[in-house]
Amino acid sequence: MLLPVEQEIRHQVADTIRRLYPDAGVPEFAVEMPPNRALGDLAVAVAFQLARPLRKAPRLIAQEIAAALGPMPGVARVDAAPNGYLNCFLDRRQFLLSRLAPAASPRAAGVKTIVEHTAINPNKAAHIGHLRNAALGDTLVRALRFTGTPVEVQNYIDDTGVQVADVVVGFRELERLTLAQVRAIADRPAPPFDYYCWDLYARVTEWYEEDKARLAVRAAALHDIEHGGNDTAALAAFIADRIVRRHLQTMARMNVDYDLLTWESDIIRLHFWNRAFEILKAQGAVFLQTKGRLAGCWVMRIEEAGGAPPADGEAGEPEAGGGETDEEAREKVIVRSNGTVTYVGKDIAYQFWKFGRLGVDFRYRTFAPRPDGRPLWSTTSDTEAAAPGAPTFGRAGRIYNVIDVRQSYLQALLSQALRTMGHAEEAENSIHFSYEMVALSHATARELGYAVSDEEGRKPFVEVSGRKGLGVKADDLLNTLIGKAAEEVARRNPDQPAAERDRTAAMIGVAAVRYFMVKFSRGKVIAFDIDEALNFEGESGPYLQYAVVRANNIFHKFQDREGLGEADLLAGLDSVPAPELAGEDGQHDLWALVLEAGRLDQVVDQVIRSLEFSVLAKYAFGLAQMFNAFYHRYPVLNEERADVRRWRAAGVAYFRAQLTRALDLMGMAVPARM
RNA sequence: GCGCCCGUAGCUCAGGCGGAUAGAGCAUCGGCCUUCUAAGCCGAGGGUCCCAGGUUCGAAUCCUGGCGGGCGCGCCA
Repeated sequence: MLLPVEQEIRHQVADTIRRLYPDAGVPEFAVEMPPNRALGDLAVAVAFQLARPLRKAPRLIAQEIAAALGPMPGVARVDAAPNGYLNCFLDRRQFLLSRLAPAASPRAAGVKTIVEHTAINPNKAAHIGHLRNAALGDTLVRALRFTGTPVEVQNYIDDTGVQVADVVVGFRELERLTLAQVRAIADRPAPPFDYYCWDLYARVTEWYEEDKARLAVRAAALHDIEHGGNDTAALAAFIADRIVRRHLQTMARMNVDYDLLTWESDIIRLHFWNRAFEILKAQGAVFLQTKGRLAGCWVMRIEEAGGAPPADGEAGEPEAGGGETDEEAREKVIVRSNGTVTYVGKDIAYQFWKFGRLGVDFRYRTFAPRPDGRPLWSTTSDTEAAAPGAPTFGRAGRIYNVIDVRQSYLQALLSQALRTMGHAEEAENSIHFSYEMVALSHATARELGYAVSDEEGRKPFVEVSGRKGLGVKADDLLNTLIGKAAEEVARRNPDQPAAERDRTAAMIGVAAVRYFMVKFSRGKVIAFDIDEALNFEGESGPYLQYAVVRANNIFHKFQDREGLGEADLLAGLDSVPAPELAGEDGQHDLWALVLEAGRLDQVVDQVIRSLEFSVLAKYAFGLAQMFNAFYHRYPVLNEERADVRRWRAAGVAYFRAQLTRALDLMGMAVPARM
């Protein structure tokens, strides 16, 4: 772990500057890593910043600080480099030995944190866009837990929206099926129900396009679903339940899991909105507009610039009688003139609940067993269905909503509502974790048989559309990758039993997807290309797994050939000389590997601060690369010098533990063989 | 129109809270499997870091203004 020693250096250097140059003041300075280990392990460039106020050469300042610095625990020495850097060299033996000791205490717990992610409309199969959401969300959860933060993972289910209504319409109007008949379809093993609905949903979209008057059917269905207690609502509830179960299966394959499902229908039936509405009115956050275009609506003023929509279409004359005014343009409708609440309103109520600021709560039932055997809880509005023993949900101090960038405007409104209510702190801790969408590369769209229009052809990628049925289903992608992995495993390990081969292939396929989804910065559109995703060489999930498998193998062979366990190899190391680790031969490769492995906690901190998981992905990849190079160059098992051999084993043991942790943070498991 | 994001090697992308020779993967070319798994390693070629100003001892990184691309801005969700 680098963080403690980094802090130490920062403080000591600052103190020294204060002592040596009391009038200069201590500038903000960074503790960075020199480009290679021969130069040092941590570096401070503060001498450059002090050069001007002190009217002295950076080199001289660095020398003075280096000379005046007292001893620091964990730091062997500090050099002043000719160019003015202060280069710190760590105590290598102590560093590795202390890292190899079993980890003591997890770091201090932070505030309770809710992460909401996935939130797929429960009307069709999950696609690659949803995989990006889940992979990012789940990695955030794992990273937060790594730092000791208590996290509650929620998956929001919009079971009363138009998308579910559309599939209901499809079953009733296009297929003329009853609930019992739909149930029979859902019970059939193939095609999976979510696949069936995927196609049906696309057909319904076409059906509307043939005759726009048919949209009235959807409106009626939506109305029935929202009110409940009728056949339409029963069918919708059935569809949503079964599709959610399919989504959970898909996500379980991806090593993604949840603590709580929150259903929009429960928010409605428990009248969360009424409560939120009272609060908003009491605080004056919303008001009834009495004139103009929005007369009869309850609206919220929009603070930030940029929310204002353009004057509508052909209405070119801004000040024309009774037309749009700037004032109206900065109002967001929360309750429509017909008295129904908008999506934003429902979301505000939900967000209030997450912070424990609503004053009402859900009831809870168990939904399904989780992969680890504990129950997955679900909200319910049904007193009968409520189960005893539910943990406390909600009441968080910080909330991450993992939703793509297209939701930025609405997410900003949520924060604003909280701020208007006087909950500045909650607004601050209401974090929209936004990321760009996943589209398809032109090549992949073509491969999937989609005719790309001229207009789309000019764009750099092809947008996924559930409505048109255009996209790559998550399970299809997983199946393809796992199938390819199985072929590779079979070729490399022909003697492996089929069951083991398939388990291994599943781990590899999943790692390939998860790494792929996390390796890009979140602000970048992923133009998904199937050939690129199928490449297991180079910067890929399987490459990372392979590095750990090789490291593991060294220890398996130590055990097989010499009966030495890892503990035997590491015992009593403190009395073994370590010339190689010390770099006495001028090589620093073993130490470089150990130090890089030690950066994981620093990387996780940075990842949480920036919500940039590509940093974790690239770190893990770089660490694996470093190990692979080391592996080729330095034998461990076959090293003849006993002391050198043991320290190499120690370094590899530490590397393996750290990379395994890094992979776990990204939801990637490591197979025994591959 | 306004707001946010993106622009780095042929392609896909890191680096972006300023700092040591601008990196990786893919692709191309050339090496390495009687020694811990070749899903690997080593090497070569390949760059006006979109453009122009500015701040700074120092700019791919920060600021301003352009250019190009994406997304958002509804009594949809």
